[in-house]
Amino acid sequence: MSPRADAVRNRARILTAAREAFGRDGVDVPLDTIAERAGVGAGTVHRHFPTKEALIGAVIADRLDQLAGRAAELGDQAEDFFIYLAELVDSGRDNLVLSAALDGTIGTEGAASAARLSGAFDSLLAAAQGAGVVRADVTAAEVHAILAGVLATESRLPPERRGLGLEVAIAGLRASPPSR
Amino acid sequence: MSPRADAVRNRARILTAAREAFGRDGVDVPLDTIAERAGVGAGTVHRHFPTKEALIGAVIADRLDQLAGRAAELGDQAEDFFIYLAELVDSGRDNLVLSAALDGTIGTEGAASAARLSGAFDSLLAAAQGAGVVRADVTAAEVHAILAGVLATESRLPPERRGLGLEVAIAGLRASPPSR
Amino acid sequence: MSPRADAVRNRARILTAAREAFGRDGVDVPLDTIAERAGVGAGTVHRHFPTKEALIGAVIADRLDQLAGRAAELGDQAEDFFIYLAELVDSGRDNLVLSAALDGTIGTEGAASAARLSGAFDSLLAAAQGAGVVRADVTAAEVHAILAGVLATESRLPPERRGLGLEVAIAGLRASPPSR
Amino acid sequence: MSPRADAVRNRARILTAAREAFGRDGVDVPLDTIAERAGVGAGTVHRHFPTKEALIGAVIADRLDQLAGRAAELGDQAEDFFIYLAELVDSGRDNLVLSAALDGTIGTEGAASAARLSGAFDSLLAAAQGAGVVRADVTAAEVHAILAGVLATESRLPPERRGLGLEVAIAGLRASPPSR
DNA sequence: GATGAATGAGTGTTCATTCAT
DNA sequence: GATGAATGAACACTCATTCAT
Repeated sequence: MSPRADAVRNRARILTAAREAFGRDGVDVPLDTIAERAGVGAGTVHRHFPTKEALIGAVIADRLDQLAGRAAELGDQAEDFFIYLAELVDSGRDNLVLSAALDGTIGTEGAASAARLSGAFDSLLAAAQGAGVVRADVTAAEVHAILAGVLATESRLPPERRGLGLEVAIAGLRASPPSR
Repeated sequence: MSPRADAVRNRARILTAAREAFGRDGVDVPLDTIAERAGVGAGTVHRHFPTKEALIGAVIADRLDQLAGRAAELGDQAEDFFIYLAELVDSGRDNLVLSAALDGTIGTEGAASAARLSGAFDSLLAAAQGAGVVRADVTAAEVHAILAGVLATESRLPPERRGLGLEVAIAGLRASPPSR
Repeated sequence: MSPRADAVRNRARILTAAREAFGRDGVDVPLDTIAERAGVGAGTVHRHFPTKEALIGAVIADRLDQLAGRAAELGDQAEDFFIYLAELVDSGRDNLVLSAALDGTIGTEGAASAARLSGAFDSLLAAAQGAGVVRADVTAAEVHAILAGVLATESRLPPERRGLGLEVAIAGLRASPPSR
Repeated sequence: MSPRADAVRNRARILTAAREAFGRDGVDVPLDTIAERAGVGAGTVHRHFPTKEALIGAVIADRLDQLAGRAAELGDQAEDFFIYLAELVDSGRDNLVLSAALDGTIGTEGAASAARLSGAFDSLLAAAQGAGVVRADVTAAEVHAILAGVLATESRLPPERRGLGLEVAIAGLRASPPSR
């Protein structure tokens, strides 16, 4: 029981190092690099995450949980959906992994987290659609796909234009006015 | 002059194989796989493209040229811009490379092609903005970024929803009506 | 601290295998061959010596250190210089690397060892020249070059004539008698 | 019969290019480089010299023939032997191949040339030994080995000290004066 | 005969994973 | 549990040699 403290700590350090490394350089960074940055041996990484894919999945799951938590905090006001999108994109600086999280590229480990996020997200979307501010014909999965695209766009914009991708997507998602 | 026939044929076969392989599985596919699919030896790939990067660049340049050619065929009607976007996205099935083409990740070999595309694209965008159908504040480079995002979105949509990403982007890019 | 045992052992085994292989067949032997002869995997060789050049450098440095050590043991008698030359040539059985060591073809790893040898060698030469038994106009660097030549000669002599090259060189290096 | 002119010319061009390339950079230069410098295709090189080893052998044989010719021109004066050694070393600028020529590393193609050189060389040496200016106990083969060493030495000396290796070797080869 | 494209085995090096300590 | 050395299958790339034209 006592030596567990180190293990927990190491797991967290590895996750942090992995989040940074994957975010900055993509998933092709060697595990050795992550191990080094986490201050642990290469074997320790594998004890916690038997496979590289498992580590990637864990990083994603971790992030999804955060996002799900944030979604739950938001109310059900019509505009909350857009606020959430903004936060999601904002937090998506390390989009290389997060965008992967938003399609099916999630290891088994992340299944639960994905489901959690899904539930929270569904509510926000439903509220916005109910209020008539978002196109009624898009599903949560489709918004995910659009979000992945927004992240890709944002990563290609110069810093001073950050937000343009989201802006366009939001404008495109808003329900058309009755006259059309 | 005559033995060139084989060389030309092989070059084309390699490019085709590379386009497919890169498109399907990303640029991490081994060159050996591409060589095999093209029905040539590994060395032949290197004779035509001394570096893997060169091969990637060539695949991209090839595609950019096609797109530039198509852009030139289009007139300067206001809506032509959207038609072109649609074609671009349509042709972007192998988005993994094309999306790379739309930011700066182009080898020197592709420089000319990129310039060609740029010119054609600029004209279409200018016409559409002149006609007041596209937001006046976006530049061609920014539309490129948005396009990359659309491709990312499209690749994550189920077949029956193909086009939704583009639809949203176009809606978002249209100039807001005066009353707003 | 404890697992180092294997590492130390492997490093030594690799160095030994490399010394033999390089000595016998020149530096063009594949690293795989060396790995195999050392009884280790290919990756292990690279862990200890990140580059082939580094391995070559280490083999050379190793040998230079031995030689420098031996030089230090010798006194400053006039004839000690010749004794040392003899030992050097004797130990130069694997001349392919040692001869490379005697000109500038040494990686950075060997710099310290080369300096060590140089110092020891300079002393011996100076003593011999001071005693008037060696031509006063040759520098240590030049003797190195001559030595490289002797090694080349020796490697081409049949076993029963071993030593002839050194003999000729020593005779040629001796200070001419006053009457001439 | 008429197209033979090109063939002869190509053979010569290849030999020249090979001599230069091997001399400058050692025998590891790619054949393609030699073909290019000779202004011929890679296949042409192989038509004339079925194997890389054959080309190396031919370059050596070529040089040996020159040397044999020069030896024949010299008379049988006692000092002619030393003059010849000097010329040999002088012409040995591209010592990388020539030194290989002086031991057994000669392909079958060079056998005849080696024999030719041997005869000429034997005479010069015999004359010098007969006149008592060269140690009587060294054979022609041994002088060859010594010569290889001298070439190795010379290649390691700075330009302004060129000749020192030969000087030392000659001094070492001279018959000791009776009193000793 | 000449050309130069094609071949394919081989090289140095990287890296996820395993395992002795 | 942690460590980091060992493993070995890949990979991109080179080059002597073959062969269609």
